[in-house]
Order: sequence, then C-alpha cells, then structure tokens
Amino acid sequence: MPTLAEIAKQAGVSTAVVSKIVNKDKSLRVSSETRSRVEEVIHQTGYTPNRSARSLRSTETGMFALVVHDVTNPVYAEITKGAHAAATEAGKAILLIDAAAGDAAMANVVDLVRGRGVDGVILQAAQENSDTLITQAAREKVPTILLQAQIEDGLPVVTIQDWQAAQLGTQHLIDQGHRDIACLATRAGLSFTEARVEGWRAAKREANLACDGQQIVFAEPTIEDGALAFAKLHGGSFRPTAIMCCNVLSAIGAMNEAIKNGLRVPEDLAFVGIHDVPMAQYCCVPLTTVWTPLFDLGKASVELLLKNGLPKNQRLEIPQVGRLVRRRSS
Amino acid sequence: MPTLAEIAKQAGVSTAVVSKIVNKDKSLRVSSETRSRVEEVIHQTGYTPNRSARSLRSTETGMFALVVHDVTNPVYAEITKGAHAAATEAGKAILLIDAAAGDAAMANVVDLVRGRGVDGVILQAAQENSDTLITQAAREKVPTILLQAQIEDGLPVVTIQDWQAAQLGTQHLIDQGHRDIACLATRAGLSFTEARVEGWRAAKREANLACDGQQIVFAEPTIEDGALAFAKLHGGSFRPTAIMCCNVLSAIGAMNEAIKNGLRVPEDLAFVGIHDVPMAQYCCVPLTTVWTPLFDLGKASVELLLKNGLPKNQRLEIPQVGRLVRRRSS
DNA sequence: CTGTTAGCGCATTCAA
DNA sequence: TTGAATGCGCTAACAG
Repeated sequence: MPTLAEIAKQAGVSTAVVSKIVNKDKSLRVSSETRSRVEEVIHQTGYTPNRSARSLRSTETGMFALVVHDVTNPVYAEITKGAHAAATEAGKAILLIDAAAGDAAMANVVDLVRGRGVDGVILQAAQENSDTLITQAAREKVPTILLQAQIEDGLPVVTIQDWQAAQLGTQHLIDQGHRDIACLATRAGLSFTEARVEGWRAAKREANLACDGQQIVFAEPTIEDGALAFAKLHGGSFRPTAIMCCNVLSAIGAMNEAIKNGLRVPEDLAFVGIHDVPMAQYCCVPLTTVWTPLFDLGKASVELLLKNGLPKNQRLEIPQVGRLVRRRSS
Repeated sequence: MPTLAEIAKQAGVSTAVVSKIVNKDKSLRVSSETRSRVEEVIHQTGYTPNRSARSLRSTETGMFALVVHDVTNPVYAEITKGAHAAATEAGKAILLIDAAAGDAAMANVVDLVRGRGVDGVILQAAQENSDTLITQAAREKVPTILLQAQIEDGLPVVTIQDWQAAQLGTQHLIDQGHRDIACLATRAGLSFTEARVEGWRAAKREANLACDGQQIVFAEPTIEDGALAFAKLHGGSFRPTAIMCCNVLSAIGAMNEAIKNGLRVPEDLAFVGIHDVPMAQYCCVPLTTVWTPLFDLGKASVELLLKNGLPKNQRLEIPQVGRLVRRRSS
C-alpha cells in the first residue's frame, strides 16, 4: 500500500501535486505530461488514499450511522435499503446499528459520534432511553436526523404521510361498507402514531361514524404484539367488523390470531395494514396494505445529511403518497 | 471536543500519561493521585479519543464490512443481526453493504478496503463478478471471510451444516410416507447448494429411493424464483408428492404457486424449507422448515475476524445442528 | 516512573 | 507552475 509520498517520489513531483490530482482539484495547473505521468504511477501502483489519514485531516469520515430497532424487521430493512442506496451513490457508507442489541450498541454509537467516527446519525426513534442518549450526544457533535417520530424538539425529522396513509386505508374499509372499524395503533405518544390515529379518525368522522377510545388499541409494531392486541379488541364490548392496523406486522399478528379464533377474514373481520412488505402478500390471507415510501424515507434521510440541509426543528415529509394495495383481507 | 494534549495540559501531565490512562495501559505506574486527577479532567471535559487519529496511528478502524446480497432478505437479516451482536460486544462496528445496489456499492467496498477503511470483510458470496472484485481486493489487503459459499480458494469460509439440514428435512418427508420427493435447490455450482443437494440425495438413497436430475430444479433463493421453479417441477414427467426446498424463500414462492394451481398443501404436495424465518410461520400454509443457526453464522464470522484466527483456506462449520420445525406444510 | 518526541498519511498554506 | 513545510490527534519508542 503505497503512500502519497511514495507516489510523488516515483513520479518525481511533490506530494501536493499528487494530492491535487487524486482529488481532482481544478485549481491545479500542471503540464499534461506530468499529470499523465503521475496518473500512470497511481494506476500502476494501485494507490488508494488512506481513509484514516484523510479523515484526520478533513474531519470527515464518509460514514453515517443508521440506528434501527431491529435489523430483522422488514419495514426497517426497506428504509435501510433506501439509506444505503443514497449513501452508495454519494460514495458514502452506512454503519448499521441494531438498537435491539441493547445498551452496548448504544454506547458504541455514542462513542462513534463523540470520537467523530461518523459524519452523521440517522435514528429510527422510539422514545426510549437509548434515544435520548444518542440524540444528546449527537446533537452536540454531529448532524442527526430522526426517522418518522419527532421524539425530540430541535432535531430534524423525516416522515412519510402518516395521516394520509391511515385515512386512505380506513376510507377503503368504509367503502367496503364497514362501519365498526377499530384502530390497531402503534406505540402511544409517538408523533406518527398520533398522525395515523388522526387519519383513521378523520375518515370515520367524514363518514359520520363514531370514534371513541375503546376502539383503539396500542401495540408495538411486531407480529407478537399484534396478536396480543387482537385479544383486547376482540374481547371488549366494541365488536369491530374491520381493523385499521397502523403497522403491517401488527396487522399480520392480529389477523393470524383472528383466524386462530375461528374468524373468517375478511367476511367476519377485515384487515388493512400500513406499509407494504413482501410478507403481506404471502401471509395466511394476503393482507391489504397501504404502500408507503419507506425506501424513499431512508434515501431522503441520508440525502439530507449529505446536503447538510434542513435547519433544526424542521420536518420533511416525503412527497410520495401512499397507495392502497388491495388483497384478500379486505 | 478536547484533544489529548488539552487534557494533558489541564491535568498538568504529559500526553503519554493521558493516553495510557485512556487505553487502560497496565504498564503505567502513576500515583493514584495524578491518575484520579487525570480521570477527573477526562470526565469533566467529556473527552473521547478521535477515531481517525487513532486509526491512523494504529492502522485499525474498528469496523468490519458486511456485504450481503439484499438487505431485505430475512435470511441475511438474521445473519446481519448475529454479526452485529458480535461486533457490538467487542466494541466494533458493522458497515453494511447491499450488493443489490450494484457496481457502485462494490466500488465503494473496494475503496474502503484498499484505503484501510475497514479491518475486515465478511462476504455473503454468490459467484458473481462483484464477488471476485471484492475477494481480490480484500485478499491482498484485509482479512476476508466468506459466508456459506466457498467461492474462492484461499479464503476462509464459515458455513452451517448444509448437508445435515437437507438430510433432516428430506428424512422428515420420507417419514411422512413420501417417496417422490423433489429438490428445489439454490444456485447451481455453489458449495452449499451442492452440500444440500447431497443431503437430500443421501436421505433418499438411504431409503432406497431413486434420485435423478429431473427431480432437481435450481433457483435463486427468492420468492419469485421459487414460484417460477414450481412450474418446472410441476410441468415435468416427474410428479413429486413433496418438495425439499433448499431455501425458505423459494419454498414460500413454490408453495404459494402450488396453491394457486389448485393443489392442496400438504395433501397433494408437501413442502419443507431450509432456514427458519418469521415469515415461514405466517405464510399461506405455515411452512415446515429446518431451523439453522443463521445468527451464529453471522456471529462466528466476526468473531473469526476479531481473533484473526482461521488460517487461509480453512473452513468453519457452525456446530449448532439444524432442527426440524414442523408446521402445516408437511 | 514520567515526559519528550517522532511520525502515521494526508491536505494545504506559503514560498519559490 | 511546483515544492517544502506544517499539523490534524494520537501512540509508542526512547530519554531522562
């Protein structure tokens, strides 16, 4: 692994010249002869600049940390894919952190951030201790972007059109003739949960359908918790004929549980989920979903970091609009 | 962001002392008084060593690149999770690269490797151009580990017990009374494909069942290609009553296609897949799978990198044995 | 036992 | 138009 200096010596020029050539510095005026000689040596030796040295000089690492809650969650996978795509295009790299790995993982991120190991942080947030830890560390040091949930004032957030997604799904159920439509929401208190619940509420109100608290159940966006949530919805006095699920995984969990309980889907109970992942079309009863621009969400978050845009406290909503993907569950 | 030198000055000691304290260098003998004074300053200022500087000095970055073919593939997600867990435990970080993002992504990896931006590479390999690119770059520079497939001599590989997994699944089908058991294999030519096909073959031979070429179809490990593969298996002269699928996704795709074609699962056609992912238990007909230690596979790969073990050309097979998870499809 | 110092490889100012 | 010199922040060899 040759160094700049070695290239310079071999080409009979100074390191400055080589450096500028490597970095395509327009201000460099050299005879095309020396230039090609240097380029030749670079090519021959296969010289590649040392990252650490460069980072030390420039205080930029070309890496962004992406913190998600669970690497195996297909929704996050789609976001990750988008983030990776944007990073790749810009020649940057994505450091993946699985918050599910616990405090040690968080400690690592903080370390990374404080030690200037990353140029930015993208945080799939969820109002947990770990979040505050990160946002605090990050805020003082490194550009940080929140995904989906505004868990902390003063940090930029990028979201999808949550309200619309829920509204769209609910409207579809109403169009199918449903009147008793429950809402299986995501974690209470999160901004996107509120937006989605509002979307559900708006659609129902629009159709003069009553909404009250017992029609809503909050659950983590996992299959397991979706299944648990079904019991609450099914056991109560309010017997829905359809459930608007604010997450595709909880939808699958709930639907599965319904079927286990002998209900027919969609005849006895219809389901719509938010986010379209492959799993939705292959599950017990193919699930109607509202497709959302998850890929673009991830993509936009790193693009934001790249252009250093978005003043604090601002919010970017991905313009792509949700789309109903109708399948058998509704 | 204070520097070592600043800490040293504030504490009235030299940088060497601070450095050794930060790095918990046992060889350092200082009065507990100065030590605590230094620690106090470190704590007060919230000093964290600069990563780039450290890397430049030590030629270690604390980062490993993990190259997978598709971030949204749940099988890889599980592997990623394992790799991340092991990395976290060791205070290292995982750089995720999605080979599906194309040549640009590969170019980035090569750059990273050659520029010493990572301490090692873990490559979910698949005999593609991109692979050679990486392995070549990596081999001359940075420790590289292959996942699952021995695509290049001279590089260490870590695998699961492929033969046993296929054998186990096939044996289960035989135990259910099946005799005409086809094999939906993964990509032809890959070492793990061969091992799995061998496992299938062995189980059949053991039961005195004939195996021939037309009982095998090769397909990429995706739902889509699994569906396509079904047509080939179903259209031929050999009409299986069961299919041993060497991958869970292709199993789901094939099974789904079978159902679409009016077959009853498992009555008309039974399915077993290799790898157990959440999707398997929620699909149209819950899929019987052979659980495999994917998490440990990922984990082991970074552990190997960490201890710099495994001489070239060696192979590590994860000791965890596969386990049949019986569901409705068989 | 502790402090001084010389680079690691690069980018960049300032001279020439 | 090109080159020499400096320092980014850290570690480790060497002095004292």
